[in-house]
Amino acid sequence: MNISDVARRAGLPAKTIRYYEEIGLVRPGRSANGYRAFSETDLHKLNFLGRARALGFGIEDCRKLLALWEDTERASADVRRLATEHLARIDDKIAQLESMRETLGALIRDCAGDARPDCPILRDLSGGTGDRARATVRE
Amino acid sequence: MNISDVARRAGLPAKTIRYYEEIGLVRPGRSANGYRAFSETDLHKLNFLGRARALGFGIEDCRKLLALWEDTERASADVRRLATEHLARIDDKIAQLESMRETLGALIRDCAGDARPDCPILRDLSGGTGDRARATVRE
DNA sequence: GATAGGGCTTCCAGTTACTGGAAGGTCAAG
DNA sequence: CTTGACCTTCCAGTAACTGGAAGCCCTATC
Repeated sequence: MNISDVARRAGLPAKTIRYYEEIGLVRPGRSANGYRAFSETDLHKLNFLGRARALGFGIEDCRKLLALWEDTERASADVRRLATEHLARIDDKIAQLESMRETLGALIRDCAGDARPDCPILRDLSGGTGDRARATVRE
Repeated sequence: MNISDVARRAGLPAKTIRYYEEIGLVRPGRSANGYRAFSETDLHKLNFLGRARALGFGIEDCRKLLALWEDTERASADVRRLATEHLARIDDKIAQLESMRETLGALIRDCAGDARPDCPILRDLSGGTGDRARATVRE
């Protein structure tokens, strides 16, 4: 299979697949003309990567998951731990975003949104009145 | 004020403040010795930026908000629109993360997490059974 | 006056996970 | 033979910093 075939079948851009090769996540063979030659196993790996990435796993997590996936002796506890840690990160992000949403929603509700220059959003951001903003945290 | 003073009072790392100068968000003066000399207005701007960033506004949004903040003639509707768009982005991200959380949570619940090699998480990622993963979207 | 410490400066590189584009080789069809 | 689609590599850019090196400046102490 050439790269555009796997790209279509894995639902990933060709550029991304080349990148995955560059960082060692897949190692397709090469045809005589220099084109990458992908096996069914490569395709399967790319599908795996696509799914894991869609779940928000980072590249290094994907590398570990892929190694676990290829290791038939591994314990499911290893995978579970990776997944659980990742779930905790997701929960953190959700909590942060919800805090942002709450603050920003309150500011928007208080803002007339008309042609007058007085704006509670800017007033709050500039630190004049309350300290609603700043409740949130950086990632 | 030297940079470490504003850094402390604005709650931002000095590195970040230099970066904000580099991209034109603040323009502190310079002392004879070449040190940055920050005014109270600069400090106020940096506080503003810190709050807006904590709400998840991107740098370019911050630039616009800062311009609106300095423009006493602006309409509050302009600010409200920026904030509302940003709120929509936040809602999107939350929805995506919640979808991920749901899928990943279900996978973790099904996984024994013991020493046996059989693992439903990897089975799902490898595309064997259902198509639970892939429901989610990239940012 | 010399020195030590901390603070300040600039510049360069690295982070995440790609994405866009240029320059050029390859292949199948007409 | 030419056209067009496909493939290759390499370089640069994205967001928003962060870390580190090399070197100047200022103050205090001996």
